[in-house]
Amino acid sequence: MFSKACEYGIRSLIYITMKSSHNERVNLVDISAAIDSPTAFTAKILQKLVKNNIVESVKGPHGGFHVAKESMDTISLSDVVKAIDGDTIYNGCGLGLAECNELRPCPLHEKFTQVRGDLKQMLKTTNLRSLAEELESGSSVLRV
Amino acid sequence: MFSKACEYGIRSLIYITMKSSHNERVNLVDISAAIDSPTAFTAKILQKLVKNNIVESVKGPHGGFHVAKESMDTISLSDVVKAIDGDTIYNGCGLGLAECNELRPCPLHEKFTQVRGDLKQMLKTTNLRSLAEELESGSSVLRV
DNA sequence: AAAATAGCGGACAAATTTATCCGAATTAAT
DNA sequence: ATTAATTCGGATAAATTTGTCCGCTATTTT
Repeated sequence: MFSKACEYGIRSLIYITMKSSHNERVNLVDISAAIDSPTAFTAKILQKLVKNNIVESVKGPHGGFHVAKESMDTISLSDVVKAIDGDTIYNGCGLGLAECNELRPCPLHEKFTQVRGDLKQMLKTTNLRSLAEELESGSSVLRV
Repeated sequence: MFSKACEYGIRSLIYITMKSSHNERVNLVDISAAIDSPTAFTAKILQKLVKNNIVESVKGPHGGFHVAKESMDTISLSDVVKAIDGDTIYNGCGLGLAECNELRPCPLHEKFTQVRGDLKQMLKTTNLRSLAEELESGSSVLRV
């Protein structure tokens, strides 16, 4: 469904958000350990999220990443996915046609559009805070 | 969402099914032209579908591919996707965890499971015939 | 000022997916 | 029988995604 990069990105963000809700910054090594991801690759993804103003970074000793308090509510999974995977998941045709719309649809268009609408809706209405709270409460995990 | 291989596979099948409903066999070159896909790559995918008893092939002059009449109703998109992409799309965790279930879920588990359930349901209840009829009637296309 | 700690950015490497090529096997028509 | 048309299967190549390495820059601590 999502790319590896996107999976790592979302998991990183949930972890960072949880820490940020306690006003703690976390560094790259802690993050990749917490979510069990390749460190250097995770760094690349975080850089992208920083550029997209989804997470903030601080260099130097005791530096690291954190999510602004307000961002926890305003940033949705939709924003994160778009920043990392682009919006192919939003606009693309289910059967891979370069152009596919109501006027000239692929045979799956209607059904696919509907299911994807549900996905969009879910991503749009799920914010970082709710995910971080799930994690905080111990009712879910970010690694095995 | 689906791999390229899966997209080509589904498009091929819809085209073959439409032709088969008129008792016509179609060969590889016709198929890849009709759906605008790389010929040799499409051949590989069709071979996989043959091995999975989704489509039948006949060698030699006037050979080609066709779908059995009954298969048009009994074979669903779900079967096709499973044959080509495997069942990662069915069992995998949305955030990429190796294990993710009710007992030990990722923070997105519940919402993701629900959306994917809708996708599964859609794939399972969409058969080849209905897609081929869409195409036949001219209300949809398989290439731009 | 120097040293240590952190993120940044570019080059590179490995793995996977996508795509091509070509000979072999099979079948139908001549 | 020979030839032509077709799928099959293995090897290979190109493209993309995933992942690593290393020096640079910024910042804090000493």
